[in-house]
Amino acid sequence: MNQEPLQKPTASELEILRVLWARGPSTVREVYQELRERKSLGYTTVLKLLQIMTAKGSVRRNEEQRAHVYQACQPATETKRQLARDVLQRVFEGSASELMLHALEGRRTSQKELHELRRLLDEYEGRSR
Amino acid sequence: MNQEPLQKPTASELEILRVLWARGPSTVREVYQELRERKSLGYTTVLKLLQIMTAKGSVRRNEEQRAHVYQACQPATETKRQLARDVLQRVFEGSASELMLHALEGRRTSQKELHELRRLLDEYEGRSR
DNA sequence: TTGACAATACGAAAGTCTTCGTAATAGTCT
DNA sequence: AGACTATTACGAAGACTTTCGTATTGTCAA
Repeated sequence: MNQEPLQKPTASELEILRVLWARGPSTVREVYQELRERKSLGYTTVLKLLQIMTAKGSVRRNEEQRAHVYQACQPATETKRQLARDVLQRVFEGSASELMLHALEGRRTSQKELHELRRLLDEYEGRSR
Repeated sequence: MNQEPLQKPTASELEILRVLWARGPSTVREVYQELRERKSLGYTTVLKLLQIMTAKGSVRRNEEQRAHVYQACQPATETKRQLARDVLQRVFEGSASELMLHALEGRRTSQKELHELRRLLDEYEGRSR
């Protein structure tokens, strides 16, 4: 089964995807060890998750080796865009400034971050002319 | 039961909260009629959801009238902040510019929106000096 | 008072998510 | 070959979500 408009990953699936994005193609054990540094969970839990994700089509695996090697089907950027859009629509009715407002609210934001944000806006401003 | 650090609302709960924020205190029927304009669902479904939300503490109700009147416990702004932060952390590791980048990516953004975003940044820049 | 109607309460089914235990399998070493 | 180990496969429990049907309760009018 291979649907194009991939459904949004669950919380656990996202954690796994993040490991795969960071490490590139990885075995279950590699993902497991990475995740275990942050939270406690069993090896077979990770395995099962990866099997489910394979079935859903969010990852694919290479079975040439004894230990299968998994990788994300979508690049990080694509999935992140999807998740950002989802929140943008579901919570903020599409208003990017509302999203930004609430994301930044009551939070120290570094000069560096603010500069980067400004740079982004410049880029968009330029493009829309 | 009344926990302070309210857990994040589910998709359905958010839809109901949005109606309550927009309308102010409302009866089940009022929420039902509002929601039904966008999606098909039964009256008792909305009722049940509101009952569950009452138990969770995300809404409270006034039972003086025959038809109970529900209202959100948290103001919209608070919950929205929570959801924005959640995505910011879970998906973008806290980087606001990453969030913004993906939210805006490949999307027409009006001049008005861009101006508003810029205004927000000015405000933050001012505050952090 | 009783019938009709509107509202709430309750329970349960179906689906998804997360987690793990156990079984089966495949490779390795002696 | 046989024992040991690492890996995958499978199934299932428990929690949570969403949805709705049915029962109960309250209100009003005739």
